[in-house]
Amino acid sequence: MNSEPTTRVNPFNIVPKYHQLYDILRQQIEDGWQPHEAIPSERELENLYNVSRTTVRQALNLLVNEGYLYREHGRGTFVARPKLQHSLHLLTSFTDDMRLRGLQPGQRLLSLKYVEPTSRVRQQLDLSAEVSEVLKIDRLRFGDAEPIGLHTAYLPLAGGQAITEEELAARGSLYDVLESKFNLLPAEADETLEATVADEHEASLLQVPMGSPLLLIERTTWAQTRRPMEFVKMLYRADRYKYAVHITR
Amino acid sequence: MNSEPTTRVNPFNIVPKYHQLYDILRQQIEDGWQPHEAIPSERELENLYNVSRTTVRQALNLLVNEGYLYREHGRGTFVARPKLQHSLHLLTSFTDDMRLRGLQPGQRLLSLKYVEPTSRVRQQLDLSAEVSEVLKIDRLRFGDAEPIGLHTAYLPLAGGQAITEEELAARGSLYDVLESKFNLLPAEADETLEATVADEHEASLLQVPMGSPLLLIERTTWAQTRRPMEFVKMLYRADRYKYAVHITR
DNA sequence: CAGTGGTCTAGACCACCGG
DNA sequence: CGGTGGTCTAGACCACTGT
Repeated sequence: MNSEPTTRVNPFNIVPKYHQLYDILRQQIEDGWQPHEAIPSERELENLYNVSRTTVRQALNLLVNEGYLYREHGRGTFVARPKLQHSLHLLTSFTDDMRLRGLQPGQRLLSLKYVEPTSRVRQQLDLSAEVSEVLKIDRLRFGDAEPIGLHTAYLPLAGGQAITEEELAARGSLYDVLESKFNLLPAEADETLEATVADEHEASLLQVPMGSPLLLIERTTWAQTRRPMEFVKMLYRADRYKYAVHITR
Repeated sequence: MNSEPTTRVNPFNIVPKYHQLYDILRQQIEDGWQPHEAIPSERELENLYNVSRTTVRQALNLLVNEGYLYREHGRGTFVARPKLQHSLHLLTSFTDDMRLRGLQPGQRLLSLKYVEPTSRVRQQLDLSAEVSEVLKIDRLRFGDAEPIGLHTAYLPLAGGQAITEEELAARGSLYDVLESKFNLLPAEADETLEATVADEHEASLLQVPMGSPLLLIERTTWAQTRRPMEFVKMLYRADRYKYAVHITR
């Protein structure tokens, strides 16, 4: 045991030591170590990589929080079960979502205009009373050229801010536009999901029979500044879209 | 500023200091502090509560991870937006779920028996080849005496282990039985959600018209030991059940 | 520049687990 | 009992922010 590690923590690297150690350990978990196998103890890792125990624990905490490892008091730290496929829906754009599923994303812009926000939209975006309009974007989304979802997004854009059809078409992803133009990065979101059935309009756009099951997702997204940046309703064909989520205690 | 705090960290309490501080700060966030307001700096908190900076940061890390606070390097630590209602589906049992929604949970046991696992169930529960049967439990779930969901659970119980109808009826919650009898506590889970419509059998049990929209959730749950403890299919009436999830970067 | 959070050290004692 | 993770201290230096 305790043989010299092949990869070392470099104290002069700009990357923090705990993050280097995190990378090293994650590599070993994904490569060689078996599920339920005990990894070296925290004091062994101190010596192996010439870092303090605090630094070791900082790296381990990351790996535990991400589900790579689990601890048992008095026994040791162990490799968790292998991670399941891609864990979908980690605050991704539809574009990224489709790519993760191995489908070619596409979209058709149905409408892009400023509207007076409903009280529901007003509440979700936490708008002050003087805000009189928000940008509303309706899009039909495709995966491998087949219709999959219908998105209606409401964006709280201040007076001078605007997004044109051209920008959206060029980038494909609304999130890309928001990031590059307004430096808005999604930090967290609340989503609700429910089942519904297609009405005539939805059915014709999504190319399914009326009454077909649809998954309705409503999402409110907050930027890194913790201000609401988007409220969006998404309707998905049940036969082509499944939502996956991982839950941890 | 820096007036004496009304609540103190008690060094003799069995509860760790960082957790006491966590409780104190969370209380202030939920009570008085405003969103986007800066909280005292880490060094101020050290002095205010007579703990080390490490301990302060341990408490703050918890609050940041749970979305109560956010940090900005060089500026300070700030109160995040108020938490939305109860954040549902944090690995709760149906029983707890209903209580959180303010409904009285109920159930009718439809069937409880050992069956040969299908290949799907075998795969989800990571069963070895020699395992020849799993416990299958069908239940109709109620909220305030109205049918809401239809659950089919598959449990990988070893030879001697068993659950009787009486135990389930007495406890109400399957998770309660699993915890008290086998010390199985859910640690993480994968869920997939999709929309579907009620067939004749489902419609009659859930008391909705055939073809009504239903939310289908499939969940695989792992115990703290990271072994699968449950695979369950849940069908919910769309008009009575909505799924909520919070996502963080 | 002073003040903030981010990283890191070298210790210490405790609670829990297994032999 | 020795080894494990859990908690805690009193420092230190760095990187970033605002004035």
